Amino acid sequence: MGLATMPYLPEHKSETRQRILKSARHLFNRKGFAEVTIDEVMADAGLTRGGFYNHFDNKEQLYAEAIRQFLRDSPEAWQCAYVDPSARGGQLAKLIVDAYLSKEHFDDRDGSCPMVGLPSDTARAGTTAKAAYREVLEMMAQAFEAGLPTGPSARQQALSLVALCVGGMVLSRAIDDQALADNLRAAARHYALMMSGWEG
Amino acid sequence: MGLATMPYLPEHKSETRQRILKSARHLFNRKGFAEVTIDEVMADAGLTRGGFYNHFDNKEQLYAEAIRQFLRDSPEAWQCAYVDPSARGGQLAKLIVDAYLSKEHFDDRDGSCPMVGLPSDTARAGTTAKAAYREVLEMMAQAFEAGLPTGPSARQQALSLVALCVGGMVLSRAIDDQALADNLRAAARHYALMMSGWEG
DNA sequence: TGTACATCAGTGAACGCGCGTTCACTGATGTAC
DNA sequence: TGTACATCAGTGAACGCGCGTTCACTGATGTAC
Repeated sequence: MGLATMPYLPEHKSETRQRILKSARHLFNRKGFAEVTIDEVMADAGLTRGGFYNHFDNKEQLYAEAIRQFLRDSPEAWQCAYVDPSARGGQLAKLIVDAYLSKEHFDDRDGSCPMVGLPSDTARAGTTAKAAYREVLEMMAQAFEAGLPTGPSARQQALSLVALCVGGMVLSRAIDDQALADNLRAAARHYALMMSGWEG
Repeated sequence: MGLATMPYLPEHKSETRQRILKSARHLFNRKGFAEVTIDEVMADAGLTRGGFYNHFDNKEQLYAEAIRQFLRDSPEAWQCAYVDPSARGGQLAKLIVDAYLSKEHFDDRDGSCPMVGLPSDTARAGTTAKAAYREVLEMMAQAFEAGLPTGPSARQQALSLVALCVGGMVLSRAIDDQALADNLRAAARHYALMMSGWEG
């Protein structure tokens, strides 16, 4: 008994798990919690329905972990921000604002930041999902804070910048008017940079 | 034939319809599109399942009309803003910021602004729902714009204020940390007022 | 004023379908010898 | 090196349940006389 035999290498299962999580993150982002089926997630990961419960307890848990996975498996600018926020200071923060409010991010329904794709879903979810959401928020706030002059208001300013960026993108996505959506993002970007003294 | 007999007064049906819409707006706001059942909405309105289709074609249509109903049946500050945005200028706009980011609005899961409760739901919904969402957004933007010094940037500034207010509230709702949620709203409020020159 | 009637808002049982979850099974894989 | 074996990741049929929608029916109501 014990570890007498071990038919699969230890990393095999965890690789499959990551694959499921990536599919889940993309599908949840695009379609929301309720509209995604486990069948769909597993098929997207190249597997079948039944195996899901070898990896996760239930759909709720999958959701929370999918949000958190964004921290590991995110676009490059984010990776940088997370790994070493103080390395490039204000310049990096400006890059994040630009990237966040860009057309590319707007169009990327699958891979976008989960704060944009899942805000109201998460507001109604359990504490695990909300904790994961908070971690993503904290990551972004800390990246901004590192790019601002040190001081008592730096944290507050960073939180406002997050609200402005996320709010601008979320609203852009929820309306049917392309021009207004573009204006919203441009306006949010302009005031975000101005507010931080990074641009006149 | 024709209007030979008319068993119910004309307003009877439309009053029932309004009652259904109010229940729908509250329930969608609290629970999201997919998590609300038609049975639930009808029961909340004091009716039974089957009668729903006397009033609406399907659930999608109910959703869009429920968002739009907010424009008719909204809290007082909003009513004012909509009815006569220029009447009180900057003071009214400041009141809206305060009300929007208040604890009361945060706690009111049923009656809150649909931009807060339904952003990601609407991003995935059809054009009718998105159009309704845009109307609410426009209403708020116009109220802000009327309170700002006239000029080419007034519109842009108003859009940023909407993004900041909605973003701050949406993020507050999606996290599990009460203190951080309060900080987010306070920060958004502070910078919204500052940005507009309404406060140092 | 009172009564028969036509209408249609509202009822509630039923239908179909899809989804989350379970479970007995399969078969690919690393280990022991 | 080769082979039997134990394990467990993955399979896919099945179960239960709930929800959107339909439909034949009911009964409250305003009108005509």
